[in-house]
Amino acid sequence: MKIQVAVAEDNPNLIRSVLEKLQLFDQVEVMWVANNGVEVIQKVTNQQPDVILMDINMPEMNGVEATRKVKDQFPNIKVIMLTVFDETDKIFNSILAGASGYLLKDEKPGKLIQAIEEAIEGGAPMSPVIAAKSLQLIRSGKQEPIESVDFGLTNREMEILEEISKGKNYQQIADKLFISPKTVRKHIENIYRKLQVHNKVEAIQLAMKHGII
Amino acid sequence: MKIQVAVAEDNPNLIRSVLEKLQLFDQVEVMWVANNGVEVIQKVTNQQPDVILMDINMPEMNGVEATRKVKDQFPNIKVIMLTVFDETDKIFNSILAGASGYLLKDEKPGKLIQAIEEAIEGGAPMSPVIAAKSLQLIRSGKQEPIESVDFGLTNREMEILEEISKGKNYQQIADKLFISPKTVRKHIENIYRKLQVHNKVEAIQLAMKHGII
DNA sequence: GGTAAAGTACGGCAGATGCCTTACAGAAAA
DNA sequence: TTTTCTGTAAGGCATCTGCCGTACTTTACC
Repeated sequence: MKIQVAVAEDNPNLIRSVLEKLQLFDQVEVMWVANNGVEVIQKVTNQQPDVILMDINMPEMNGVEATRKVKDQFPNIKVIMLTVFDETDKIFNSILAGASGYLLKDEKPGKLIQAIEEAIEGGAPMSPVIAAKSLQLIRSGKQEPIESVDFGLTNREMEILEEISKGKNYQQIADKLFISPKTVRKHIENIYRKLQVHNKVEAIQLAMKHGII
Repeated sequence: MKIQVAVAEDNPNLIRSVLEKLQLFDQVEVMWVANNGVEVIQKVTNQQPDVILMDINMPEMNGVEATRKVKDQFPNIKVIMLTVFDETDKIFNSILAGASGYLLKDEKPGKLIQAIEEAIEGGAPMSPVIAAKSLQLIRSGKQEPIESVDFGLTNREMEILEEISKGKNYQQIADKLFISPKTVRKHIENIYRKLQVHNKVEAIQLAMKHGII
């Protein structure tokens, strides 16, 4: 059984170029070709390919929107975005829309086939340039400006700060660490002094702000 | 000028395997080999390679920590993580640490060299399986799956919860809201009952977990 | 061998906190 | 109209907390 591929692209020359690349390999078969996003939705309703090679920029409905609608109706269809540009926001939107991969249009025929196969196997084929940008997205979107300040807390103090953040009282922390509650209090006194705070809530808020806990 | 590569890996067999793969190509040269993260830091201080192939799991200091320290001192050095596993959290931490790529250890020699070259060109070579996981990270990170639970807190109670989270005591909250500290205490009692907690720290931890504050 | 840091532990005290009860006014709902 | 909810306020009490001492042991570093 050949892999069923669909192509969505408005530029006739690029369609021809893609089709030529695909024809070099007999493990894939082109099911249909669409010239814009609206056409994609129409055709995919009748015939579901395994993979859609989707141009980002198309008239009527762009590739990102089309991807969203396709993945919404047929989550199993893999969508690989094709583009000449590597704009960060389009990459980001494509990923959110559910695209499985993202390739630049000048990939060699072998790469293209390889990407199609990887996508079917659950991988996410990406041109390295695109991959680099998606890593940037992760870095920027997640952990941003946490300013790690060293308050000079000892290991034991860190341990106790952890327990404080769980809402435990002196006695419970003492039981957990097999020490006297008096000792716990002394440690906490030292923590407060080092962090320059005066109660548990302030301590954990400051600790979280600086990523200590 | 050959590409200078360093290898960080604790398993002698895998070191040999990597070195053999690299020797098949004459555009790269192995500058040094380290057996753990601490050794990496020592050697990189004296000699800076273009690329480090870094094992995730190493004794003394793991690959993620080592990557963080290397990128901190020498941002231009590209780090490609090598691992047999594809654990999501390690991938995530590696990305945050500044890794440029992430490959599975069983990559073919050609792939390895290709990855090194792509990393130097600013790309982010990733095995498709890894790439798929990083896409998931982007998707999951952007729209937070915080489970909003309605605890039935009144407006006044919410207001007071906010103040609690700033580390204020009863008197300070009372002053801020122009009410008696006795009233504040009563509100807080009600908050505790609704949230089923028994102190300030537990209250704000639960509130933050559910995105109330 | 002295010093410093870290971890342990105790005592005291004033004030804060958690939890109980009662009470009343205004608003909203039944 | 009566009931319920919300917000306000107060008294009492056992416990917890924050802050001030002091003191011993171990480990690490000059």
